[in-house]
Amino acid sequence: MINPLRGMKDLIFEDSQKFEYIIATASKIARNYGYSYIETPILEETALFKRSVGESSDIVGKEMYQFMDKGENDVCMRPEGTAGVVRAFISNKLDRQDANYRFYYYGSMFRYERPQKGRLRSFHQFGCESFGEGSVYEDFMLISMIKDIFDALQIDFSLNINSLGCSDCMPLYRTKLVSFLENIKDDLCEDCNRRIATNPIRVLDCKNEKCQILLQASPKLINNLCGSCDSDFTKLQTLLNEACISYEVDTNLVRGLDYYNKTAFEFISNNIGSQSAIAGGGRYDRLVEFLDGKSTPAVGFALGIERIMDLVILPESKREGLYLGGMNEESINSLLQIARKQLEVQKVTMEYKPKSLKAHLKSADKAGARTIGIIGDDELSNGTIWMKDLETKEEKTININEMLSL
RNA sequence: GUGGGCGUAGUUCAGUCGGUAGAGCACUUGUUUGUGGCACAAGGUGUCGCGGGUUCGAGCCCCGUCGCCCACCCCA
Repeated sequence: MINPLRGMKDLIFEDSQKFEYIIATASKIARNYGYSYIETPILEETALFKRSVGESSDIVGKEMYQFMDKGENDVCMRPEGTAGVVRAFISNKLDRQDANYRFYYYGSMFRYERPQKGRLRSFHQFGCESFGEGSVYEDFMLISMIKDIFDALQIDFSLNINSLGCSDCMPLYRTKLVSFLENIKDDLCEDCNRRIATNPIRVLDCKNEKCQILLQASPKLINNLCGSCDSDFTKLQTLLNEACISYEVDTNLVRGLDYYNKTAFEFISNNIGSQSAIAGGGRYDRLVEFLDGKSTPAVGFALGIERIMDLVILPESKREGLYLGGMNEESINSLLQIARKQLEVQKVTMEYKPKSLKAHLKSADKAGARTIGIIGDDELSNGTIWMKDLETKEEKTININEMLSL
């Protein structure tokens, strides 16, 4: 027997229903916010992710499904969605237009990780990317959208925000931080020491308790922001307060991908185990330029669908559609005609095997049908069909020709 | 990559001191003439994950292996 690969799952029955429900809900809200659907290839040049996600990240460093294709191209299954959308934005030369573009997407992402609860090798994200709008109002609207999505899905969350600064203030802060870290490096863990050289900002969210105690005295990014970053961050908090969206400032919140600047945020749930981030995102004003496009400000986020599936409760499904069955072989032809006609307006479940009325009622009930239509011996000779509403229990007998000519 | 836990029916699991397997749920079909959900009855040959070992005898003990889960890490 061939099983799915490690960390890969089939979405079926209740899971696939949840998936569709989440995508439908999120898509509708995204469209209301002015986003249009974009679909980009799952396979991209490896260089795309190395340059966008960043070589220092674990994602690029050790988690990519990377291989040479038959044309000797170095390719990679996308580990996240933003890079592909940004690439598409540039490939379609939208960076040359002085306009705003907003896209939403969803689909499979691939990371070669050790699977656990809320972490799969093949998983799904829903995301939005907004290009050309540098105002912090857009950051706020994005957060507002995510809140709307979780509210619509009736999911509890807490929100953490931070500012990562920009190309003016971040390098200065980084220098300050590195010199602080150099002084205490002997007491920091191995990982932290490695990161001082590769990505010092990441030292801040080290999970090691000893490190965290030492880091309490570290210079804080939000105290070292330049004028514009500082006022934007203050503005964002004001907007959130006014909208009654509760949040916490987490000065150690560092997005794992290298391309973020300024606003960074993370939506957390406490009810799904240790992989608690259900949405995350922020501003990435320099990424378009990194990927050879014309400098364009951008903000975006992604939701982890599987993690949300662990939280969402499906709305109760109601009886719907029509069940058709015959009590004799001769009635099947008429039933097929009725089925094809009715399929234009509703779901139809057709049973080909003649069965007793009782057996048909049972099957219709199990199929979740709202109405049942049966042709027995009497109906066959009269050219009629017996119909019953399984909820109201109303019954009637209808002429088949009339039904077909409607 | 590092830990820990667990692999028995479609599924959730039970299986005592080692004596070659059981329950609930689900599924199918019935319960006599054309009225569903309930109830009752019937329907199981499952490589007990796989391979070795100990033993007269292994689902149970030992070793190996594979897989799954959870946690670290990382991230959505």
